[in-house]
Amino acid sequence: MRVLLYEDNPAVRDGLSEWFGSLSGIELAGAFPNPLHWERQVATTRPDLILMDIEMPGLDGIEATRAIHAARPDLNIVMLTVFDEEDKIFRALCAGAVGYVLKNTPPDRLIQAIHDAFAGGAPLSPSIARKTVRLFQQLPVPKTINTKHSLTPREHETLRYLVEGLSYKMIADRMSISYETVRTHMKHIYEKLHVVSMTEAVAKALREGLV
Amino acid sequence: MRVLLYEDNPAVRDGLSEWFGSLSGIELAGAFPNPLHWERQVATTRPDLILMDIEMPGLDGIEATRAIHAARPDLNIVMLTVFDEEDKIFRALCAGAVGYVLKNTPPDRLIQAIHDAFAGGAPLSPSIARKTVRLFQQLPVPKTINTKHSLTPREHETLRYLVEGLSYKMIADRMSISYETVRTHMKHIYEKLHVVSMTEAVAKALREGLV
DNA sequence: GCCCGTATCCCCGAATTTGGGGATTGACAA
DNA sequence: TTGTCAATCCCCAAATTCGGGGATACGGGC
Repeated sequence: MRVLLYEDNPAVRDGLSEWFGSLSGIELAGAFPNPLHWERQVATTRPDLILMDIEMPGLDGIEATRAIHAARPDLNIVMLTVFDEEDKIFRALCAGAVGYVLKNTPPDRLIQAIHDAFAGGAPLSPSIARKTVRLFQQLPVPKTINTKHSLTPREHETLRYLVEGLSYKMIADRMSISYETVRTHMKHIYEKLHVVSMTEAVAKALREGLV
Repeated sequence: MRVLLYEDNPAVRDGLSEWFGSLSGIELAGAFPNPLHWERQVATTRPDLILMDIEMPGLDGIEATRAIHAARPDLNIVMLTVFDEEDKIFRALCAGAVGYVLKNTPPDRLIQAIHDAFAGGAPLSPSIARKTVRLFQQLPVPKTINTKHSLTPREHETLRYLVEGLSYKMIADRMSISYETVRTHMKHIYEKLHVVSMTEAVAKALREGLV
């Protein structure tokens, strides 16, 4: 398995390089201080997996991850960093990283993480995993049953079109019903959602995952 | 460490019960076919951790998790199930589960998972972990900088109030400017966001994390 | 049989939004 | 100094939304 390493600290980079050299099964395909020229470097080193630091001079590891993931979604990217902050974790995973490992991870765990990532897992340091899960709990809650508001199928459909930005008239067209019926549905939606305007309805729908 | 088990299949329940009995460090505090009376059961068994099946007659494991987590946020709940579906994973984690382990997990891994959960980690089976990370990538992308649309501070403020469901007039009040100025801001917002109605603007703002 | 919920349609009048103009001020940069 | 840009305000006319009525039809449940 070929690993490409981006890490600005020469000491860390050399340490990991040397250490990978002594391993069987993992081959260091390349090591660079920043991912500015990732395009060429990925092409020439042909890695199976990328270990990416976050703070590097030149190009931010998260932005680089976003770019690389967009171009090569098959490539596994694992963040290797000292930052244990929700914000960075969140952005890194959104950007396309499949794993997030802290630099204080013991060597054997790091190897495990690399193998995990390659095998289709998602290596996360324990504290990262817990924070990741916590993030979910803060998200707009997609309730199992939204019987709280219990929109009827047609009302639900109306709301979906509303969120798309359609006007009553356009929704009527799309649903092949009259403008007045759309109005009726909307009135009921407003009652059930406890809102009084389209904007409130859209905001509530999106935030509570009603659509 | 005291573990409370909810599992409707008697064979699985008995198997796990027996197996836990032979372990040191983990004590089975109780095992029930469904969490209908979780309140009393939690009070009497005083568990440190709950293993929760998903599909049980009587009360859905995810809904039970939501209720228990709301009442006892300190209690670690780990889903133990056969379902490897994004939808269930997502809902379970949002409901407050700290871990999600598949039933085909080897025994030693399951013990590891229980210890992980207790130690503040988040035990996720590899395929679950990957799906969890994937879920992030589908989320509304909180871009580092949203200079793409480059709303001015006042425009941005206007948009925030709009998302709150306020009308032009109310926004004018809130911002201590005239109705006409709100209109001007809105016109600019519409141009920059390429939308033509309040609903579209709200949807775009929420989905792209502009607010 | 009667009631209730869902879905469909209608009217009026008032409030709100939208598109298209134009104008002034102050700040900041070329 | 000139020009651009953000921020403020104004008018008109058309389109759209909203509140509060009312109406018919169909199906299921008690």
